[in-house]
Amino acid sequence: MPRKQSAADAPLRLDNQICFAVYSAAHAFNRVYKPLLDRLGLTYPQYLVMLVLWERDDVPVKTIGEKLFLDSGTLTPLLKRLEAAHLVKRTRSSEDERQVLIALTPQGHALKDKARAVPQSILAASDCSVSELVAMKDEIVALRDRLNAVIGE
Amino acid sequence: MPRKQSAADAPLRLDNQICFAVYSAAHAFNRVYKPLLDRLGLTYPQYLVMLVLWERDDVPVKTIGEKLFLDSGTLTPLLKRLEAAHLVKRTRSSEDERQVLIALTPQGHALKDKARAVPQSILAASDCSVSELVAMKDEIVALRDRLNAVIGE
DNA sequence: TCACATTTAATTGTTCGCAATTGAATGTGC
DNA sequence: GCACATTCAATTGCGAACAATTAAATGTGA
Repeated sequence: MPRKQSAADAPLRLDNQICFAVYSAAHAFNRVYKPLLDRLGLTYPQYLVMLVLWERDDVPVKTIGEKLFLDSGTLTPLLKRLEAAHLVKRTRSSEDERQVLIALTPQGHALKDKARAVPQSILAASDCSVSELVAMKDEIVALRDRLNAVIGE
Repeated sequence: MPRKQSAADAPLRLDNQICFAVYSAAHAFNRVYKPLLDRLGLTYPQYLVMLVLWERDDVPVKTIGEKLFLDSGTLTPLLKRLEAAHLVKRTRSSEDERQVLIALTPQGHALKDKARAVPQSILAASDCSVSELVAMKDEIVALRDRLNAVIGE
């Protein structure tokens, strides 16, 4: 005979939900990143876009979206703000007029050097060895990919 | 002499960032939850608030915020939407007029039964044993708590 | 008691995140 | 060559998320 808070409720308990763990960890990361990224004049999603562009430049919006799992509804205004900050340039492709290519400006390239300090600070804040973090990251990525596989039916 | 994409850039590479793993996993979870929660008429953050309330009712906004790491700027409008959906009632405390107490309505209580199907579906989607998920969850929570400790200086 | 700090929600403004729609460009089948 | 579907970015609308501010209630010290 179950009382309130019985074992049957365990799956609904907040502390038992991996999803909430991930959700709240993402916010915690965001709060740690905030003061670091303020110095670069970037928000966290903007920083992610810059990470993509620092790896490869002159790519359509679609490509950025595939890497970050974001769509044009998110990226279009974000990229316009990066353009207003003179970090990227948006130009419609001449080969395929449907595409908008995103290229770094000299300032956008230059920001990469300043950004190198960020991962170090995050590593320090996580108070964890690199190998532990890599192992966790690989597990989380594997989980994410299984979840994304379910979405595509 | 480093070329482009040298080893010095490794920390800035998107795929090496645990933070992006967490960020993208959170979004993947959200997308899996979406169709399940649509049946309950809830968004994911609203679902989290309901989880808190199903554990304990009649609590001030502050308490909910502490459990979910959210502030009143997020919760006040969210709770107003839950009230508009007749799932909670907001009443100012008579003992301390600064506080607004959040109580479940009968419909709010009743929704708990429908919600029991959700964690099962998520478990299936994650395609992972319970023990593996619990282990990951504990690691992620530990990381989150270390990050949050840094924020409080 | 009365000035003062603290606590608590609410509000405002900016930025994400996504669903749904629009509209232009491109590709395809017949 | 032409109707048709597909692709891609942009737009609109809604719901978070948070910083900063406001305002009311409460607690505290002299």
